[in-house]
Amino acid sequence: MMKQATIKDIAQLVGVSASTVSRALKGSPEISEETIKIVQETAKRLNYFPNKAALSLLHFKTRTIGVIVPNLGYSFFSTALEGIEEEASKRGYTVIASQSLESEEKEIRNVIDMKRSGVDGVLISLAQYSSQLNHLLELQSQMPIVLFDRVSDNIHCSKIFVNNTAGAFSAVEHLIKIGCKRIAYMAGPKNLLISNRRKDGYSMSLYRNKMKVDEKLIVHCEFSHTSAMRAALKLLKSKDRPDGIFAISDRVAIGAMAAAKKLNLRIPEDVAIIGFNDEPIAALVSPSLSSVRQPAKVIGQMAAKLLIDQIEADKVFTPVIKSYMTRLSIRESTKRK
Amino acid sequence: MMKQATIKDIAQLVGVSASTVSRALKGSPEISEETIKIVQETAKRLNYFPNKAALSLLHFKTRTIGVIVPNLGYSFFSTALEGIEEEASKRGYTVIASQSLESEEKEIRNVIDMKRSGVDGVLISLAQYSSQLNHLLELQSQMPIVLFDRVSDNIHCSKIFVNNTAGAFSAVEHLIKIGCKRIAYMAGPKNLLISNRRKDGYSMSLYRNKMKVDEKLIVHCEFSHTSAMRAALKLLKSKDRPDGIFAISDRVAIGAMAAAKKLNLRIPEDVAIIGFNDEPIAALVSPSLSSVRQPAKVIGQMAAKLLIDQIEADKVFTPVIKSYMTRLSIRESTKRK
DNA sequence: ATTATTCGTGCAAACGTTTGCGTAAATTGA
DNA sequence: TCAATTTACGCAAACGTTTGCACGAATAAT
Repeated sequence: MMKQATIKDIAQLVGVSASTVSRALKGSPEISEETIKIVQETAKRLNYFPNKAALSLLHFKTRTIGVIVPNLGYSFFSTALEGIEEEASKRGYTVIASQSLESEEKEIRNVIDMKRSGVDGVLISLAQYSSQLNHLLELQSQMPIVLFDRVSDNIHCSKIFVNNTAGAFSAVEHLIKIGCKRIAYMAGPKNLLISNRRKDGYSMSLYRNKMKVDEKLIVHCEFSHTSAMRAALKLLKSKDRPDGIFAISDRVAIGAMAAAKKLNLRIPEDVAIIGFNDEPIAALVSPSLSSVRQPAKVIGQMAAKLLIDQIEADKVFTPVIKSYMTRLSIRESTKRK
Repeated sequence: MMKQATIKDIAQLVGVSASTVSRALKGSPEISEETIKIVQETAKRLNYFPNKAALSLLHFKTRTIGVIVPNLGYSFFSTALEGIEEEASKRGYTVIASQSLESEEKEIRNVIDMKRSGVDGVLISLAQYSSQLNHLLELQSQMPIVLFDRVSDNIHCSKIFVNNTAGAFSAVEHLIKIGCKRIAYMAGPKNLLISNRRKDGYSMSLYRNKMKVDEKLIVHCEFSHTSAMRAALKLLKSKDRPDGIFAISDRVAIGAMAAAKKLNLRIPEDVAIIGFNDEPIAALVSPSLSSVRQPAKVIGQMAAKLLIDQIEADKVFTPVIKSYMTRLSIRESTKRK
């Protein structure tokens, strides 16, 4: 188990002091060309790189950021994490990621762990029922935070997400265009912001097409297959059943597909279905699922960029709200002849 | 932005020296009961916890472990990560995770990042084509590493995985039991150990049932939908097409399902299909996919445990190889009347 | 009353790095 | 030749924590 080389090792080898090595490594002008050359060569030979802990101690910064997401198994989040890591790495930051598994309790524990790890800031996408946001407000009093995707209006900070309203609008417009007359919205938890934004887009589209919003066609469920399927079954069994469903996520949409099949309804002829996120799974189910695509990686990159900008800003930082456009991925589940 | 309280702050408030505070916080017997009490109260009041960087500097340990997996979007890996984080957190360790995205080049960069972050050890599951393992051997000369799931015979370290041979064996036995006469194996890259172990199980089952192994029925593909579908199409178009397919992963199995549908073959009547990993997606596709289930979370926990044990061992640590049993999840894709 | 023991606490060094300041030697200018 | 300047480097402190050692005071033993 080889010990890492330190500045002192180089100093001893070259025969100068540690401070000279430190300066030479950054090519300081007050060090002679010759010394710089030999120090840098020795450093490379010893495979030297600075000890993170020592730097942290000196600068009160760890150059580490935390990420808390509901579940990395959702490809939206693992792809966003990819973007986050890319941006962080580019700027010399390390990322520590953790999953709340949609539990607020676990999210709180994650926040505590992040504090103890001494991160410089945290990127968060909220768990589905996170409503008591005290843990985040408290965290925010100690370090910058940035919310992405699953954000909240009750926290004043930078936020990155897609234009959920517009995304939902385009999905519902698409359903109407292929001939749907009664369109349902399978929403998420009632207090979840993205769920309500998408509901706005849903309503706007109906309104624009002079269709009225029927509250019975708006059902709430959790982000799980069984919860979605149960809700969809109830919806599709009602006498005035919908002939189109816009679901808050692909997994919920797939729950709806399962319900439709159970009731022997044809997709998309009897009921067309469209989801949100455009996860790989959407292309793999049968019939393949239309969906609203989010630029997950870009969202991750931008979220990380804003967080790091804020960490490195010396003056007061004004929160930035940034939203991206979505794109429809049309597949079999909404392809009518 | 509140600064974190330090031992010095407590010392000043209580009116003792920093060393006394340090000892009092751990309830050292050489400090008076009274001092201990007031110090601990003050610490709690100030929300004190020790500065990680300072401890790292002192002990040459960061209490951080790294994790490198092919893709966190595979639920096997995100679930394993869950287990890893649980065990790490229990033992006071922080986890930094990164994805190789199945690219050896990225895996190498990840390894370098890990070294720079100063982790105490690394957990790795290999990218699909990782063959040049120099980066791992070099890493191993500096810190303990543990491989899990996608392991290699060419590295001498602790390894955790499922009994791939037995898992494959049971899957093929199942196919035979439901009446399959010609069973294909859709394998992964040729040098991937888990792929070959599963091939062993496949062959063993055929042998036990007095069926001969036909090399034409063993095809190699990548872990992507298109690669799998292409391979399956070729397989299913051949005149002697198989009536059963055992695939190295669920995604590959789903590629095979797509190919079968394209050729208007019924699943499971014309061709029965079984995958590996039992990802959530297996239950969601239609027909639902039978699969070999791995205890992902337990594997993650055990891998983390072994790594941390090794990090904390003062003497030479003998590598531990541990394998877990799999369980069949039987679904529609192998349910014949 | 004197010495030995125990108890409670503080001092200082160490970990690796940076940086303001000081200083010897080399160079310049007259 | 001597003063003024420049060049090239070293010293020491600081960041937060732990820990071996020392030390004063109180207590116990003689």
